[in-house]
Amino acid sequence: MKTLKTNRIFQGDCIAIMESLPEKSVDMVFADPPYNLQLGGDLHRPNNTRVDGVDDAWDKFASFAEYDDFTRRWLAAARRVLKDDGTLWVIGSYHNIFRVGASLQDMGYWMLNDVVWRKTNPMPNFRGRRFTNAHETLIWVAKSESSKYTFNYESMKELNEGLQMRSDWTLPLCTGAERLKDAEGAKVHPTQKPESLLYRVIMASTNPGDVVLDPFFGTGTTGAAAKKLGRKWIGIEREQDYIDAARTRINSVEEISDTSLLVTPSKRSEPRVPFGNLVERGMLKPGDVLYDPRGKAVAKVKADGTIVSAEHKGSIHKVGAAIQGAPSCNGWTFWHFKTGDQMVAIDLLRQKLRAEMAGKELN
Amino acid sequence: MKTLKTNRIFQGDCIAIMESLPEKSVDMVFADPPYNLQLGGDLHRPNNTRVDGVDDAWDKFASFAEYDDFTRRWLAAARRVLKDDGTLWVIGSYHNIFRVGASLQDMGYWMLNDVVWRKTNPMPNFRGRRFTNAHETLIWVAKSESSKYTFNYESMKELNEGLQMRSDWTLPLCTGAERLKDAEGAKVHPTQKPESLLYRVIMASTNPGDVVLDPFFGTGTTGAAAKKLGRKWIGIEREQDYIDAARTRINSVEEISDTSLLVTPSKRSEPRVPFGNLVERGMLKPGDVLYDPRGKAVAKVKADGTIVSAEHKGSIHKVGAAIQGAPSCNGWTFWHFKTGDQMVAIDLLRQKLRAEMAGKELN
DNA sequence: AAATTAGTTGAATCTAACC
DNA sequence: CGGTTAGATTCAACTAATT
Repeated sequence: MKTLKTNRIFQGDCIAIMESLPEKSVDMVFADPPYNLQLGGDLHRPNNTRVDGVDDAWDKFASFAEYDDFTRRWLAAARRVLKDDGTLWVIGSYHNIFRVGASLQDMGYWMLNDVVWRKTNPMPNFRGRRFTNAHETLIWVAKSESSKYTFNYESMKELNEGLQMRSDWTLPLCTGAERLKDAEGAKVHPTQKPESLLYRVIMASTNPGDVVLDPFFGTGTTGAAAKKLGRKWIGIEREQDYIDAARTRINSVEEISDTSLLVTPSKRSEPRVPFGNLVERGMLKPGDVLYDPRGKAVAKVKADGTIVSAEHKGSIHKVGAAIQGAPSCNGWTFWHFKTGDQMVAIDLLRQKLRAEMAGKELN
Repeated sequence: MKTLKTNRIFQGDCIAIMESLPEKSVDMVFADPPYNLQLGGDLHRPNNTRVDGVDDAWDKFASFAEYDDFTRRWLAAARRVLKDDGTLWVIGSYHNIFRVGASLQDMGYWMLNDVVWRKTNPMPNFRGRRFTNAHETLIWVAKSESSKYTFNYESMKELNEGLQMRSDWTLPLCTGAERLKDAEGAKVHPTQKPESLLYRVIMASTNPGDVVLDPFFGTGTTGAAAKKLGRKWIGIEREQDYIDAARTRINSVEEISDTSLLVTPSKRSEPRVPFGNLVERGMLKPGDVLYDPRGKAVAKVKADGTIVSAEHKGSIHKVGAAIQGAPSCNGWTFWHFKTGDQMVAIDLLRQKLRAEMAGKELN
């Protein structure tokens, strides 16, 4: 009978190494596999600086079929080491996550949630040809439909100021001091995940003393978060540079007992409401007429949330300022609409919309 | 040669009906297919019949295969009616979206974005055994990697108050007056989508006059939003009750008469002005000196509309790029000329010329 | 010392028209 | 079809330099 050695990094291929570990010995697997990005040539920012993209060999696959084959093999190995009541998390982007999700279902894993990591500070879309890619997707599965999996509902609720934790998590990228750099100041790993993400994953789905395994360990974010939270960990990684960085990093981590310290306070400030939202939601229609407070100047609402007057066009604030010859203008209080023979400021509509959203804009 | 009849609902199976429509005739497809929900341990087929005795992996696989088969068939029919530069949207939840996404990729569709609809008011998780399911996922694809698809970047940016639209959209569920109810006050359709969601989808990826097809029309949210935004629409639906509700609903929608309120012109769509035209028209003379934004680097205008600096010669763009050592450069905003002691970008002259040209076209 | 400004950077399938 | 060229395009955080 093999015993499981924890709190260590195994170097090598994650499939072979997982196959060598005792079966049904791990409580949770967190996996951040290659995304199979398929990037083309260089990408430059509008200021002509070059984006330092992911071009590592480990992210290259010849075809979807090859990627699927790789996915199924590591998922099978993970399934073997996972306890029957254990769960597994995978993170990915639209390049790979749909394939991973379908494979998970095909292999008998039972989906519990898909969770969206909303990035507060994503990289913009520099060419203006798509929506800003501002999120990544995590899939959380149990080993089977009948698993008695761990979910720390109360902890999650506390973490979210007394409201149920939702399936969308708003967290920043890993930057600044948290981001590991080499001697030359270059990032050690191209896609280091923020520890805050792993805190939440580990706290939600494991208990203190549980074993967390990460088959794509990289620079050890999973190990660092697990140690902080009093969980045991196992990392598997091929690259020596990543392993060195992870060892140093995890050695310097101190366990914390007071997990309330991990709470990331949610923003309670009033949500910003773009004027266009009123139009989208039918509170105002394209073609509706807006009036200045005296009912003289007029402007028409456009479908995209801008407005046009006889001489100006742009946002409610811009056109309001231009009409008054003022440097700035609060369009919300300047512009009015007619309802019956009353004139009402459009700010009323904003207040209405905020009231609908009140208490519901979590995170 | 078949012609495409628009602004109507076809009753029947969406695959058969799409196969009967002319090929490459539709600009955009929006699809909200059955979700294959697995509630209470029972699996449901896309047609809502129950699958018997399913608690082993083989049966699950068989059922997923059936759902995949259905998915691939309607996606193939949609692909046929879609123009080569058209795009397709699908919305789903974790029950089905991963399978749909993988099928899309397998069939040669090219992913542009996955978009998350964050619900402001989701249904809470009553048992406290999972995260509150607070979002759904949309996938936006082009027909192929080389498609010249429509994306109204500027409109989306305006709608988001001057910032790029992100891949996460915060919108409420369809409730209140918008939610269609029958005579007894029961909801007509179990999963009626909010019009605000369709408003954004349609405005982002189509132009006024384009044809939008929805193969799972339900109560016609897609048709209502399309009509509001001056797009043509085609709905396919099997259930008579839904069709009746959709007809009444769409008939009561008013179209905008002033279609100029529907679009934000992009810079890309403005007429191209060769730099040489400025010289031809005497707005700049051969020998005139151009400066970079800091007033340091200089170049002289030649009669043929090229420029020469100390070390480079060629177009305004080429020389600007060479001087900066950059891969590219927008010469219109880079180069300036002196008027009095002011430095003005040559783009101003282009704007002047465009204004003159627009005036002439009106005559 | 504190505040302001300038520079850097992040899992990115990132152009379109013309010859 | 491929190759060439015109020319359009960025947000939030953090760090370093400057006032």
